[in-house]
Amino acid sequence: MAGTKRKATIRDVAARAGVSNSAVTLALHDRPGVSAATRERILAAANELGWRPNLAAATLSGHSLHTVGLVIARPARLLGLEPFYMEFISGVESVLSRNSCSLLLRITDAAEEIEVQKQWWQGGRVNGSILVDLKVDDPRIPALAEIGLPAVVVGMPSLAGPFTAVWTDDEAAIDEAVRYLAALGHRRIGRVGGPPDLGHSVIRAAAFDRAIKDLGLDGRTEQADFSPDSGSRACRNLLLAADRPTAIMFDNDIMAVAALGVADEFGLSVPDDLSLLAWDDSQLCQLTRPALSAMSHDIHAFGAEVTTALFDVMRGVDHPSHPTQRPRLMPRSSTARPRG
Amino acid sequence: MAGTKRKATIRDVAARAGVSNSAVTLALHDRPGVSAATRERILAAANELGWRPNLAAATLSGHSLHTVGLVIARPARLLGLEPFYMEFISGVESVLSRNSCSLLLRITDAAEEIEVQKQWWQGGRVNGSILVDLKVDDPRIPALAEIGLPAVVVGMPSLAGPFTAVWTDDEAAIDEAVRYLAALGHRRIGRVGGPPDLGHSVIRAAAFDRAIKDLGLDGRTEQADFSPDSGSRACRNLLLAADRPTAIMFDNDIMAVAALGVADEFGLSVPDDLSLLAWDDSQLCQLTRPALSAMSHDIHAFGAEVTTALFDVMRGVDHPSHPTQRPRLMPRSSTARPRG
DNA sequence: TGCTGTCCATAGAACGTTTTAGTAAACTTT
DNA sequence: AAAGTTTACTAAAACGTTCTATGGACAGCA
Repeated sequence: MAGTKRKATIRDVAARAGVSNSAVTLALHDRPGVSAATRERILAAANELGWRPNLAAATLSGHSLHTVGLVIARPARLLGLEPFYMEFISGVESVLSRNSCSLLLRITDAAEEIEVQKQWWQGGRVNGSILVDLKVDDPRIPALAEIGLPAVVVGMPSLAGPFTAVWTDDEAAIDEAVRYLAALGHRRIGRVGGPPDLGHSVIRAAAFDRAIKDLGLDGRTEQADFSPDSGSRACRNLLLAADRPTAIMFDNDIMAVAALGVADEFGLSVPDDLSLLAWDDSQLCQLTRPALSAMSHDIHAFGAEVTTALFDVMRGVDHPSHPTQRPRLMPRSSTARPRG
Repeated sequence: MAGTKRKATIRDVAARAGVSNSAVTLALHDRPGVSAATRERILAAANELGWRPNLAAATLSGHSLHTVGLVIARPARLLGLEPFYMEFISGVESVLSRNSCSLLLRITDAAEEIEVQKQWWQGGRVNGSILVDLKVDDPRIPALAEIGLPAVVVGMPSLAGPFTAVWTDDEAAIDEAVRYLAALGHRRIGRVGGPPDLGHSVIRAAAFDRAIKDLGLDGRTEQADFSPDSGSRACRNLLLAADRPTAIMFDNDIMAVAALGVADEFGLSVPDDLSLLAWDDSQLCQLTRPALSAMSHDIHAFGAEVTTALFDVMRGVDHPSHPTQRPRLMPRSSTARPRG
């Protein structure tokens, strides 16, 4: 089964077309130096032999763009549940496909990412990488900047060091969310945040505190890790407080879904007794009853935008850091004026 | 930023250690032919220079196993929502990591998969591939068998042609599910199936019909495409029938979640008026209220098993087709005796 | 002393491309 | 018609590994 037939090489094609292999290269890449007739003949020969250029050889010799790397460091169990990555990846792929580029993926511990990226880049396997889940003072930044890896960072420029950054304006979005809940009449607002070592958790937390202060509200943040269990726990903690919040916002959608169950436990009706506001609006939010209001952003488009930026970086074209479309409030049935 | 510093090569390492590059290769791969002292010296030199072997060069010359390919052809929108793939991929990765292998991923139309796989294999980019979402008379099978691609098929051997297949025993699982619902007292059982061109949809449909017939029940299947919308529609169709079913089983979990909403629409209480049984038991099933009973299987482990098989195939070791652990009933709160 | 075998190490070919430098012929220009 | 320019094409040198010979050194044995 495996590799029984020898694969055709450029020399086979050249022989069949009666030219040198240089001519084949020229014809293949549509470069001047071969007559139209010869080109025709070469392409026909390549087709008949089913020849595809060996990318390892091409990489070794030339400078082709063919692969982009992505390392995801989250617990396996969570990955399946969280729609974010798959949507992000599908956005990345939409741009890669257009450029006949492939995605090299690795799911592993955060500790290993630097080594993996080094092997990939220094081993010539990728032309660039997308860095996600930036931490505060992320060790990847200096390590990967030093080896000259072309990369784009998903996250605020303040986290990205010398790399180009593409980010969602979480600050503005958090601000909008808090103002919305305040406008509905909520005075005590809870927040269930993501892991505190993640850069955007820190940024969102700060933005939340600022908005709460600006509006003279009562705010409280509980930390969680994006998993439904941790989200439920955090939500319970908030609801157990003497003066429980009348609205809670979450750092992803899974935790908000889990919170619907917690509200049920506590005998609280959503949205009358408790408003819930999710983040990362996937279709999941529309499947629940009540449907979850969310801060919505187009993750697919985000992935595509990041990848477009990466192509510029890989080509050596200057591409300044820039924010993507900011998350927008998508009110559904889980937020309302507080009762009474 | 990009590629400013020349990367170290094996020759640099050899020079620094005062040996030939052959010696470096030997030392790197822990092969006999260099003394312990020299090996030490070589590895130290490699470390100091931060050298990583160039994989393109290694591929071109040697026979290293380094990359496995996976093409997913499903609409982007659905991919995010469906936990299956991400869990499957994380299982695949768990085995790949152990073998320092990476995953080359492409999300694209079904029509393009053959071309992508050909480019990957004949271009020397992958050592083998995992084929998923097998169709009846899938054109990929003959096309990829012909070029000698080492591959493992996720699906019944009847769909896999000459390839090694690893599959979940859907027939037995469907049978168990139907018997379970029958034992609870259900006589009219509905089923919402996946896309009819998918191989396992056909197999499950046949198994369902057989089980229904064996038990002398009344069964009806509606076709859907795994999306929540299509699942809801199919579910409504079933419920609109004169003699509506008292239990409905689904081909994935998303559609079952969506069905909870439909039951609500119809004013039916789950599980008293209507029992729902999901498939592909992700954590999602535990987040809903009521929690969804499901035919559960460990997708992560499944991905790992498929990948283990692929490694055998890539190494030329005979690996017979075999079923993986079959889905098991996980009763929760969405199934019960029918009322009355 | 010669012979055989083991161990350490190296030179050099091979892998399949792309690129560089170059040549021969055909076509301009003066 | 000589000199220059363009066009069509090729030979050979990279690229950075791994693999196959091969060779020397040293030990054990007759």
